[in-house]
Amino acid sequence: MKLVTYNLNGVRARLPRLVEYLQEERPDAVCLQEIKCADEAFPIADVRAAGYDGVWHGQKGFNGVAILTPADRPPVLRRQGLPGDPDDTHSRYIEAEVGDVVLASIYLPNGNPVGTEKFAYKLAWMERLRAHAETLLAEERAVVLAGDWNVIPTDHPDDVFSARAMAHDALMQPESRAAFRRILHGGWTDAIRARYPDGPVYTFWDYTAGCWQRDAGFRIDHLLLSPHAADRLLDAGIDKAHRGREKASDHAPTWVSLD
DNA sequence: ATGCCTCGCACAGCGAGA
Repeated sequence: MKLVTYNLNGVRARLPRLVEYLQEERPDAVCLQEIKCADEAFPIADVRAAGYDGVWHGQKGFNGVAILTPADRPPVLRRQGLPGDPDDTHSRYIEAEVGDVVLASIYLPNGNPVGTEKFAYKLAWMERLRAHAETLLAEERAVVLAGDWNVIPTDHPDDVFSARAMAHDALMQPESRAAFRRILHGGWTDAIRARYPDGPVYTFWDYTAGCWQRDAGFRIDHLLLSPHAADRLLDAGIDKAHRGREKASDHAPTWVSLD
């Protein structure tokens, strides 16, 4: 089964790209981030016309996550929102059963600028995610944490076009990376890096400064696999060509294939 | 050091993204 994470940067602005992705790739599930619409504004009719169904957790103007699957196998909602802070108003987490897999769509806070409450929110959110990930591992099932993690794991050019250019970004800070590693070390497999131990595997290219044209990207969209899911890993990759299309998102769809 | 580009909101530029 092909499971995808795709930060759309606006589901309505990106609807033609989403529909053609569903129709061309026929994935078994797509985790969306940054749908940027209220629940009632989610274009579910267009998604259904493409043969898919879904669950979503929207927010007017910002954030927002969803999980789409073929209409004959709809996702079964398990959770909207991350536990640990009832006052958190951001729509950044949704979790559903997709076949025999527990699948989460994650939109981790960006955290810029460093040193502000936004960065503190990022780190606090990551600690909440770590705690929840631990409870998921305790189920001893195939679990996939898929999303825009907003963390560049290393300074290596395989992860980032220029560590120097990005050095002061929240995506690169030691605290962000430590929090990411703390989750990984609980027992998760970074599927893209497992499949491609060497070589650049960027998932994001900024709209500005010709970043796409000069391949100045970085790797922030990750699929973390529980041990049961990792045992079933067949392949993983990035549908990079979709980033080059007209009116594309700044992220490329990133995926795993599980037995 | 800043803007580059794009979104949503709302209908003019601005906050936010990364």
